[in-house]
Amino acid sequence: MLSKKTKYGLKALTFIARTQGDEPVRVSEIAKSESIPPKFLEGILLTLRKAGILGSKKGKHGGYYLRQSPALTKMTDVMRVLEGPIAMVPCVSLNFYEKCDDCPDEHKCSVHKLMIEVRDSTLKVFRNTTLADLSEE
Amino acid sequence: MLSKKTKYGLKALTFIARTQGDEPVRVSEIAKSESIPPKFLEGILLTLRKAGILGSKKGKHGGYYLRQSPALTKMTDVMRVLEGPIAMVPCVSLNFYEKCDDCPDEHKCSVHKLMIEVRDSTLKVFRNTTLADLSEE
DNA sequence: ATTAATCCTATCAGTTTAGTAGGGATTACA
DNA sequence: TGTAATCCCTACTAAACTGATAGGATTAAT
Repeated sequence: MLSKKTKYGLKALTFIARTQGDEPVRVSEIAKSESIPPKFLEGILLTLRKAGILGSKKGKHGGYYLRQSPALTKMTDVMRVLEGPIAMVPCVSLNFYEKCDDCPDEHKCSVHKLMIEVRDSTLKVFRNTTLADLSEE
Repeated sequence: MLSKKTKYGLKALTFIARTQGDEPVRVSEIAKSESIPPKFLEGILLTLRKAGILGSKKGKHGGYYLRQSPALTKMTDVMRVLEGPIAMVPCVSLNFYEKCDDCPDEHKCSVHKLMIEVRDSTLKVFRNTTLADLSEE
């Protein structure tokens, strides 16, 4: 299941991409328009900023803005920040690899084989999708 | 993340497919060979039996066996029983559809569009994979 | 100064997950 | 007919995760 965090994060990014002008976009504005609990959203945008996907401006007239153009913001990056590993098991994760403790030999594991295929097919989607694609109306 | 339940379930099915002979396979045998907590596994095999994927024989010399040949046991079925919906959000689920409460119009939702693609690509993998594929050594 | 915004930490209730416990029912076989 | 082996079923629990809230610190424009 996709977490609310990720769902809200994607919606927020889409909103920012769509309404982006000279001024940064306020959390409260996004929250209201997308029906997201404001304080929860605050934390999500913070993570996106720390990950370098969003930039922010503090104080009055502050808010969030994209660091790169939507066409350059890949879903692989966004998803890894919000949802964590793309792979369904750590032993097939490219960026978060971990050995299973219950598997003597990874390459003989039936689950491993299947999950590599799932990972690759999901990865293909995320690699070929950018925030610009999401933001088309 | 793939749950332990699903992981153990897939391993158990693979084991049964590989060692299948005249006699049904005992839970304890699978548990030992695959390093799965026996009592936990018991429950998993029970769900697989209730879903019609496994059959069982009680009492001495009892155990579990496949209801269909491994080549006919599709991953779509197994995954839906063990892990639940294949889609990452209920609003794109084929078998477990549910409307989002925060989405006025599904077809304008950026997350929806992306998740349909992910669902389709994952589904393609699961539809093209059977237990026979997992069981090849 | 005042106001409006992000930033940061802590907290919390509810749910899910992984696993355990204990016995009931059924069957093979001596 | 008794006993051991096996599946069947329900209930329980600890730990982790999720979604969300609270409260204030910091920063910047006017």
